Amino acid sequence: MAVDDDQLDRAFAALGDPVRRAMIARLSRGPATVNELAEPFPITKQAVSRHIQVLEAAGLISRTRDGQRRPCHLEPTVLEALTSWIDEYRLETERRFRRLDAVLKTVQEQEQ
Amino acid sequence: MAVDDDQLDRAFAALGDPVRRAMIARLSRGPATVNELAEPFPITKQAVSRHIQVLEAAGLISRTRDGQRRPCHLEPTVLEALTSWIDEYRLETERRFRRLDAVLKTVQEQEQ
DNA sequence: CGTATATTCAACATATCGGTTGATCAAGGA
DNA sequence: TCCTTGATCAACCGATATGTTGAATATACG
Repeated sequence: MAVDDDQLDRAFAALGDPVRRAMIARLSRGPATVNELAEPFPITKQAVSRHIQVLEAAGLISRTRDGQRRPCHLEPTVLEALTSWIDEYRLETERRFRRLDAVLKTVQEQEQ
Repeated sequence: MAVDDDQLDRAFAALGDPVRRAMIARLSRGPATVNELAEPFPITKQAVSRHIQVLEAAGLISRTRDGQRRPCHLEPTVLEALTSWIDEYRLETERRFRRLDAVLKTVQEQEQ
């Protein structure tokens, strides 16, 4: 809870990049370090490090310390806020469609 | 269905802008024209027109023709694909947390 | 201590984004 | 036909995003 508009901005924008979405997918199976997250991608570790900073600023992940490593952990709270935001408007739209269908059906019946 | 990776890119990125999210919120209550969508914002119609093009390219809205107007309609399909994507990883993470909690609980009990 | 490893910082190039203004196109109405 | 309205196109600008390379920092280990 307590996810403000700026955080929604950052979180949605963060997920609008395939590299970062792949990182989220990886982290859903457990924590991983920068090196581990970098492995599948043909980009430098520095670039991966910055992707991680973007995810962290968005509140999508958190980081701990383990010696010289800085493992990343996925934080489901903001993800939940995103689905809540989306569903609010998606469900309202679907309700509106159903009402419209009902109206059309009534009109058709009256025409017969 | 049939929402590919590029479309996820475009859809998430499209929602990473407060103006476009406000437009989605507005359209969940019914169709609206460019002028109607522009009304709440202190930006030019041209800028609004381009926001709409971004939403349309993302598959989040569609457009019809009504004389000289081009009303926008919210398309819930891609929104649903976004929540599906998010929930896949969010729920897996939450399951993992619950498993971890269970393990910790067992360890604590054994220590007593 | 000295070196290797994990990560980050800084500076830079390039591309995209979000806004502007001005011109253009398309449809309606006097 | 002429004028208005709704919307878009094109060119431009400043800010931000994403990548690079090279240097710096911090921890681990022999």
